Amino acid sequence: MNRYNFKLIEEKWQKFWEKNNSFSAKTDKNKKKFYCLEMFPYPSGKIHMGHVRNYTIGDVLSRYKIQNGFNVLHPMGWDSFGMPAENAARQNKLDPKIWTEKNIAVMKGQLQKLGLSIDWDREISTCSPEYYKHQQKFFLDLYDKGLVYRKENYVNWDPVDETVLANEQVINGKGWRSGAIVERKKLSQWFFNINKFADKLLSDLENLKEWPAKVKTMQKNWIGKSFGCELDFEITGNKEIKKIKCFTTRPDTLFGMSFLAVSVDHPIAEFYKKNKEFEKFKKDCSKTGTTEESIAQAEKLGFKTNLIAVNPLDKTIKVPVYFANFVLMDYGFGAVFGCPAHDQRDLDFALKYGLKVKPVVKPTEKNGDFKIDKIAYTGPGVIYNSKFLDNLKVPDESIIKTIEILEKKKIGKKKINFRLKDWGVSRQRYWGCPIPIAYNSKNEIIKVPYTNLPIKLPEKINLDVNGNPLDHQTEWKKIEINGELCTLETDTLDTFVDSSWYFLRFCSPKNENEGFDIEDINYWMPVDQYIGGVEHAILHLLYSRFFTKALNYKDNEFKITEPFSGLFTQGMVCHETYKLDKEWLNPEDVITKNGTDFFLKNDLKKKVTVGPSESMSKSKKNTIDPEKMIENYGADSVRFFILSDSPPEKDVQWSDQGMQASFKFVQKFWSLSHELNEKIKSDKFSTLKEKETDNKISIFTNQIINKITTNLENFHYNVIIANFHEIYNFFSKINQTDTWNSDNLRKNYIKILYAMKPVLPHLVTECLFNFNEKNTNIWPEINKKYLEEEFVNIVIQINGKKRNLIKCKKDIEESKLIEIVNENKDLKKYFENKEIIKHIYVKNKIINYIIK
RNA sequence: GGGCGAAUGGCGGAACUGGUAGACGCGCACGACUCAAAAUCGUGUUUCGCAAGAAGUGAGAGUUCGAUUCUCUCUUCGCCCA
Repeated sequence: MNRYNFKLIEEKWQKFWEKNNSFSAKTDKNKKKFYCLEMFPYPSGKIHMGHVRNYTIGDVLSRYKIQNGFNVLHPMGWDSFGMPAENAARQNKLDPKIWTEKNIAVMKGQLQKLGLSIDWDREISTCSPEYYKHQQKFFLDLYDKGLVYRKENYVNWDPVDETVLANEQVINGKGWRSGAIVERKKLSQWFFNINKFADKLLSDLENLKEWPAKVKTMQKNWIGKSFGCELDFEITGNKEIKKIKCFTTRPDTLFGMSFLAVSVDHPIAEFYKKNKEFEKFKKDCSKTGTTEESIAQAEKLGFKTNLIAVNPLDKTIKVPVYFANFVLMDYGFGAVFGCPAHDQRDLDFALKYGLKVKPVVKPTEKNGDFKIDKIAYTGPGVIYNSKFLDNLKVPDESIIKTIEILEKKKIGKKKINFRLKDWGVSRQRYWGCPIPIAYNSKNEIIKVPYTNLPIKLPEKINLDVNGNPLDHQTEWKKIEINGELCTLETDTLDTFVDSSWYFLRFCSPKNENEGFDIEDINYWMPVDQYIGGVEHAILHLLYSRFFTKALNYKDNEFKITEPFSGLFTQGMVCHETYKLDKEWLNPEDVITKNGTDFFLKNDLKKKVTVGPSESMSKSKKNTIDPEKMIENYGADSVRFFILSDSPPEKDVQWSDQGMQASFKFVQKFWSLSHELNEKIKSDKFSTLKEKETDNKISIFTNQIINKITTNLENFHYNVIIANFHEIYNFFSKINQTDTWNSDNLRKNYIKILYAMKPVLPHLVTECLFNFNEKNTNIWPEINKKYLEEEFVNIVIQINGKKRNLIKCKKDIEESKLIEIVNENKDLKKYFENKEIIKHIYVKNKIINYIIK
């Protein structure tokens, strides 16, 4: 048996591809382009199996497109700014830059060992000044377009670390690192006006035909367009407060109103700032985080004012005004009216403070009494108890009609509200892109001139300080602009900004003057296929869509409005978890004999508890190191396995047995190819005519290539692996006989090898090389003649049950088929003493007899 | 609580627009080779049944000559939002 030395051969072809610049992409308007992009990694230290899966999926697609004659752009880069570098640096007294660069070097080497078809000449890293100088320019451009602004906003504040926390860094109301109770604090922050495009971001989703519906729904919900109205409530109790403006999506429930709730940050709070009880209440409110979830879960609390609000539809209805912890200044106008009967939150509040609960919507089927107990009624029905609104159908006509009435009476106005908030991009961190803004002595905003860009991060600074390390860089902060001494902004940009345009940079990665060359963009963009984890379904993808639209805004040259025309979201890589005495164990330290009982490798007496399969994570120690797997089994085997067990969009379970099976496949496929090759070579004078066997080979070949092609087009990569097994099984049978024609076998087998190349590039390229095939970038043509079968199996059903299978010529006439059925001995017994009522014949598929 | 999706052998999963359910792999069983084991190869493997046969795609209904596929109700699980 000729053994396949994957180490030698994989290295050989990887070097070959590198030397020949096999994957370098050039703008060429005469060629059809294909831009294949996988989400670039954060350089955390080593690649993980999730990367392997992501990049293998993309690589298979890229190689398939290359073989189909496309001019393929398949680049790779590093999302290299961010917290982990800063934390690691602080812990180990390192420079984040050095830490990051070291990780990039390691991970690049690992990716290269996977044999990816990447154009490494286009490699970019977001933490390099060559990259972020363009980002600073974009920031200023967006500022000029009016899409960037500065305002005071509430943030999650960690009082111990003196730093701002992102929502996901707040765990159970406490800072993830310090454990201190997080407070809400007002800070001046930079914002991107993403709301300006809210409607466009929503409506353009419809044009994204090749996006998963799931992701589009998630974005739609996130943008949260709601249709409602704003209305003014007259206020009595304080001469200086005449009106409070509210936003509501349920104006039809106005007659059920029993209180008015305003945010503690509402302008009317001014009148209460000397009230100690109110100040205490406000402080309590600030202890709730800023996330919608934490607000929803918190107990509904209110502070009663002396104010009275008048219902604009019925001036006899007068209700108290409360400050409430569940009303946010960000939403609507920071004021809502409470209708307890039809809103759970309002009901909880009303029950707590003994407020009236008056139902105004009843389910259609209910007559007479309808009571609200502890659960608000939010379903459909009709309006009642509401004078002139009575009998309107909820929700179809009630909301629209009420708004019409309110508009006529000049009490309210129709209004569209979005849940989407403007994107706060300020981060009080060191390891990020500096914001190119300075402040003069009057604290006015001064743009840093282009000639001063990039504003580079200071290097080798002390990170072990409270708050933002950049604040402590007194020298660095000084900048002279137009002869005036200014102070630099010390906030850096959210790393989501870095990844909101990197796909543009890949089109012109070496352009020093501009972020990209418009010619390149017009050729390469949009990304034809973007591939990555579903965890980025909302933020990253929405921000990238926003950024693209922002560049397009007020710009005649930049014509792209959507960055990714195709999106594929792959599932996670999971593994069983192992525990011994509450300690997580590495899969490597665990051993099993029967697959059900697991023991500690070093001490076989100790039984290990097996937990459910979960996404691989360091904390649960259920990770498998890709590098070791490549070392042991080779890149092709690892690629083969990572695609084999589950559809790419679903989670996949890592299994050692599966990995070994993939390795075996590669080995045995190699020997089979080798043997066939030897036989073909020795039989070069064969003059045998094409016989049935040869015809069988041609039929199989064309059919399987047809299947592989469709499966590739539809991302059914796991089925392709099954197709590969079929190929092996078929040809290993062929290999057992010698009755075929060598030329025909060779012709077909080579076609199949080409079709297998995207998945197993090293193995197949070597096989093709041995078959003396030098042009390895073609996709086999399918001979349609062989797709159409001469014979078909027709299912014979009786009363819908399968009773027999008859093989006959394709397109057989109905009468002839009936004749065959009538003569069939096995079927006779079913027809004896029965009357045939009718039969249904579906050509080449089925005939169903209905008998009595 | 709301939205979306899923449910197929012991396991992962196939099945084109309603037309042979279980492709392919793992595991398991038996056999060959071997002193033996591993590796390898061969055969079998939805369930019940000796068999003929019957049942069978989460549960229940419906449409249909025919439903894993379409409709409704329910259960469980997953994801997102709250």
